[in-house]
Amino acid sequence: MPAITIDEIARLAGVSKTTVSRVLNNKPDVSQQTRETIMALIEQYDFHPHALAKAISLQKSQSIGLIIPHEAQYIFSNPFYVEVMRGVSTEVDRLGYYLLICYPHSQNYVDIYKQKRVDGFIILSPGSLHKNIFKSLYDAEAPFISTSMIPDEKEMVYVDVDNKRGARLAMEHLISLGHRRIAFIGKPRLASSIERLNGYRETLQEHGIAYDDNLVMISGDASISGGCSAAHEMLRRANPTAFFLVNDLLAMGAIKAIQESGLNVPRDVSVIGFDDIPLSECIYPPLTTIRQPAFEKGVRAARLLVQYLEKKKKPKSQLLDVDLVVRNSTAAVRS
Amino acid sequence: MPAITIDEIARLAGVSKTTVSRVLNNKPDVSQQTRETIMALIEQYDFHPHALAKAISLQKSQSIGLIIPHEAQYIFSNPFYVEVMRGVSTEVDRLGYYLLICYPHSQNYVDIYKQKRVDGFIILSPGSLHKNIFKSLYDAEAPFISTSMIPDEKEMVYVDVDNKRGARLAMEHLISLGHRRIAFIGKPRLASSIERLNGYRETLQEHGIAYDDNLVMISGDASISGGCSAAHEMLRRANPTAFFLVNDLLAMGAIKAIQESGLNVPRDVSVIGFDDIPLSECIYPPLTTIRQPAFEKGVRAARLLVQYLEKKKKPKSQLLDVDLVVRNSTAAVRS
DNA sequence: ATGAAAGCGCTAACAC
DNA sequence: GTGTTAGCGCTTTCAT
Repeated sequence: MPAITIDEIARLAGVSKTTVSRVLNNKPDVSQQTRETIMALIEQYDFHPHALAKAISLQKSQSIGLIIPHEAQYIFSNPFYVEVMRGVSTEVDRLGYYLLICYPHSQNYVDIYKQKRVDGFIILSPGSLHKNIFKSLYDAEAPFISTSMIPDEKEMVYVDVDNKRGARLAMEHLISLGHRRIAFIGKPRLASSIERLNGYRETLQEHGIAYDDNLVMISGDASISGGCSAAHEMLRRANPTAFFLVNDLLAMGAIKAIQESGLNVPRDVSVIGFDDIPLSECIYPPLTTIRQPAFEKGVRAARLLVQYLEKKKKPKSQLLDVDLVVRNSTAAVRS
Repeated sequence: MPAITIDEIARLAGVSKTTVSRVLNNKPDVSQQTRETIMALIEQYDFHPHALAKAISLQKSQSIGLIIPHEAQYIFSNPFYVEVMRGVSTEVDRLGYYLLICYPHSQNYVDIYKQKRVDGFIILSPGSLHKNIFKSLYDAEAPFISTSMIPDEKEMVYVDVDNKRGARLAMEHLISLGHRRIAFIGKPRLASSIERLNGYRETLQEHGIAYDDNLVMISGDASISGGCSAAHEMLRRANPTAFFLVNDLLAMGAIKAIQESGLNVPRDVSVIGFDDIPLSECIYPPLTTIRQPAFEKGVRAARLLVQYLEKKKKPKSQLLDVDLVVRNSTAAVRS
């Protein structure tokens, strides 16, 4: 049987659909009597208003698109991003919206917006190489929030952490342990990585330690195995006493490489990561890292977007805190 | 400016919207001439048909709901489930559908269906304790595919692996290495876990090894730390020479517990997991496990659902392969 | 307090 | 080949 509609309910109640609509949306101007009759009917016939018909009438889909600008593989295999996604989806749900996953291929996200399938977007930690995405979003006048800050994108609303500060926290920690030959392994073209490199350089400089190009590497593959091979190469070419890696997965790879080289972490070489994914305290040795609130990042992004949509004006970007989490992968430099 | 509509395009082209609709949907019965004019106009005005209006007219939302019946935390923190989700979302996208994340709280998934927001569902690895979900889905006549088989749910279409066979593979491996005191650590009320326990028992029996209740445990917390504490307790109470755990996360926890007890894996105790998440080959020692095709599971589920929706008849359930992946966490029993 | 009617943007059966 | 018209299910303005 075709689902029952508002017209049917109206007919059964002997009223117009206007009145039913009023009841449906808890509007005033309906007698208690009528309201009850209608509610009973709604209950009885298990009537559910057609969401799309409602959306088309209200000109609001009540849906939000989550744009995954990177390779899905890359995003889904890093627990940090997955946790941000969880935050986004949980909060979007809580706020009474629906979340649509959007990949940049196939159906273009802008088309999805122009088709009115979503009211706005959250874009998951894009980098500078995604400027074309921002541009098309602006051109379409689509509201969106980014979960990473992008330099020179002054218009963009984002939720992020102070990456430079996080890096400084990491570096201060290592330097206070006596390390001076500190390797940095980053990711290509991501503002977060670049900011962390800046923090790395500044902290070195403040402590009078010369910056050495050989100690800096960019790994295209930001996974455990990427970290492992990068660290192997670094070990060979620059003999650092400590590693600072821009995420925990890379750090886990580095630990592996160091161990494979017959060295001990942290006795021979210290390792510090970034993110503090749950895994990091489970590995051996438990990883010292910079914690950033992944779930909260997603939650905030969702809230900001909904605020954007409902107040119809751009909210302010937000910066969340980072913390140093000391575990056992870092120790005083070997004398 | 409000987005341009089909009426506008029709007016500009001096034709009826029927004709424009024909062009939009690549239907016949339009002269080449007219078609080109209209297409030019569509291009020029960057016209995108309103997806919801279309959906309402076609009585098809072109969207699929992904139901996450468990705690989101539990699902998102296990790379296996995340990979299934990636498979689902990738294939759904490829097939020209949209994926909506549905949590069982707040807005009920059945309501989402009745509101016509989705055409059907994929339910992510539910267990027997989710029978009420299936029931409500059946009652609503909502098409859905499960990514796990549930005993006694004969009507249900699912994509799964042969869990019992996987368990037998694991057990044959351990037994062939000489182990006889093999601990089993499972999860509560999940068919997959129960089937694996059945495989465990049967294999023991076939090899004339007595089943010992003390060697079997169910861990409510199916994470690394859950595996760790369960294994600690198991070590204390039953002194097994090998562990079979129903997922890799638990197995990683077990390895940790064993190491914390001053024992060596695999020299003193062997450990085998299930799933083969990417992490498993990165830990120390690399984990021997039963591989199941997570991504493919998601892809198949998506395909099956779309087939279900488009042919309007229930497709057949599918069983995917499992394989034993031997790494370094298992070895011959110590004599 | 209630309803008639227009409007949201599209598709499709049927007529010409 | 093209248009007319009804229909999809809801909200809302404006009367009463």
